[in-house]
Amino acid sequence: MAAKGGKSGDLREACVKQALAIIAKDGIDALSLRDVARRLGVSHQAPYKHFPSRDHILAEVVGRAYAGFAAYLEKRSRSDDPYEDLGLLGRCYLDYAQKHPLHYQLMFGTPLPDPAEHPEMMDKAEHAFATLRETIAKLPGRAPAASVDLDALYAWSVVHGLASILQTRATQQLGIRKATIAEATAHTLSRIGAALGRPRN
Amino acid sequence: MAAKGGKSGDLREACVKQALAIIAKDGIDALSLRDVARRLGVSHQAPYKHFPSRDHILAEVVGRAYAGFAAYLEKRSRSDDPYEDLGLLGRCYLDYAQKHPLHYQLMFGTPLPDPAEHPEMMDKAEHAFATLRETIAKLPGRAPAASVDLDALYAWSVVHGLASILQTRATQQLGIRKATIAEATAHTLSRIGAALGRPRN
DNA sequence: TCCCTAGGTTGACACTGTCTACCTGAGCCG
DNA sequence: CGGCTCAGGTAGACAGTGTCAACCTAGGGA
Repeated sequence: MAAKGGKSGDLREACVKQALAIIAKDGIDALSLRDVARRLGVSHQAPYKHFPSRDHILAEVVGRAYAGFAAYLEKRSRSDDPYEDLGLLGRCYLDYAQKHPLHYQLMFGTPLPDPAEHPEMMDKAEHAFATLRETIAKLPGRAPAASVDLDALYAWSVVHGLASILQTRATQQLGIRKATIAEATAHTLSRIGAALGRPRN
Repeated sequence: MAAKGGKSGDLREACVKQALAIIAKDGIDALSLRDVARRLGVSHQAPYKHFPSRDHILAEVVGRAYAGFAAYLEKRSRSDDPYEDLGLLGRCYLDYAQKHPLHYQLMFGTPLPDPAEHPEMMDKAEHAFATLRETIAKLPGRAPAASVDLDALYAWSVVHGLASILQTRATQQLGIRKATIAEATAHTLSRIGAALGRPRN
């Protein structure tokens, strides 16, 4: 008995969607394949026909988050000015994290399924860093590759750090005003530019 | 029957230590109070005499990580020069994350026990940010408090982002050389200084 | 038409967190 | 001194989970 209204591919897809819904509502810890099955009206073992283990379905969910993130970054605005281009990338990165907190958290949260056992999960995982690298390589004075890597690491640290921090309750608990939070993205991106030698107007 | 060789406080302490050992070895997901009890040679219910739930023992472990982190930062070297002072703080922060990856991950990993239900877990959670704030407030030209908060958020984003990234396998997968990683801390701290207007020698 | 396989169902098992009842020893009070 | 209370344990039960194993059915291909 296939899931309501379709072929087996539909059950697989329905499992992924349901897993995401459960995680969205109650967190990764609450993900239970039996719950998934129950919600889809199939036997508790049916999801295992498509995913050998709980980790596999989680890896699928995470892998899709990476892919969605990569696609989002690809669609960003661009500029011929390298500093502005970098700013637009940073902006896009943080926008994604803000608009899709769950997906962002899925990508960088712990514990994830072991990448060695789920290589396809990582297909698009490197995209953000690679994009940062390329964008930074275009900045003036970036000759050695190691220097590009160092600044790409720096930039990634900043945006990843801010994205992560903004997703926690920490900012509320630290007594940081909402107006300050609202300015944080622009301010932080400005600081990246300053750090990387953007000319002052 | 108290745990091997002592009063009940000893079982409580032993539970915390064992929980940390289990987490260190197999990750937070592997933490099981029955496993803790088994390893300590007590009945499976005994840990519940000291911790009402699994979340409570986890909150204790995390709270101790925060306290240890705060103590570590308090012991850092300091300087009269505000930029150098900031650099020393950043250095200390990243050193801690490097020397105590498990503890760092415990503090910032998801999902944590609900802070609202475990307020004592957060006793020292704000320390790092508060310290960053104070240190940045000493930099020249930091009059408005909101400006201090913005730059403290920026600096925190950088160090937290880098600490997090360096703890994942991501850097290996991204083809970043070890030599580059080794330089990342110094380079990133230098970039923070540049971003925050450190005079050039 | 027959066989194989994909994709389901069902039941079992071991493990977990938590609830409940019970026990013992120590300390305190009358 | 004896009785009571409580802290801190033991043991058993229950519900839920992930996973293993056996079985079934329908569709497709030879």
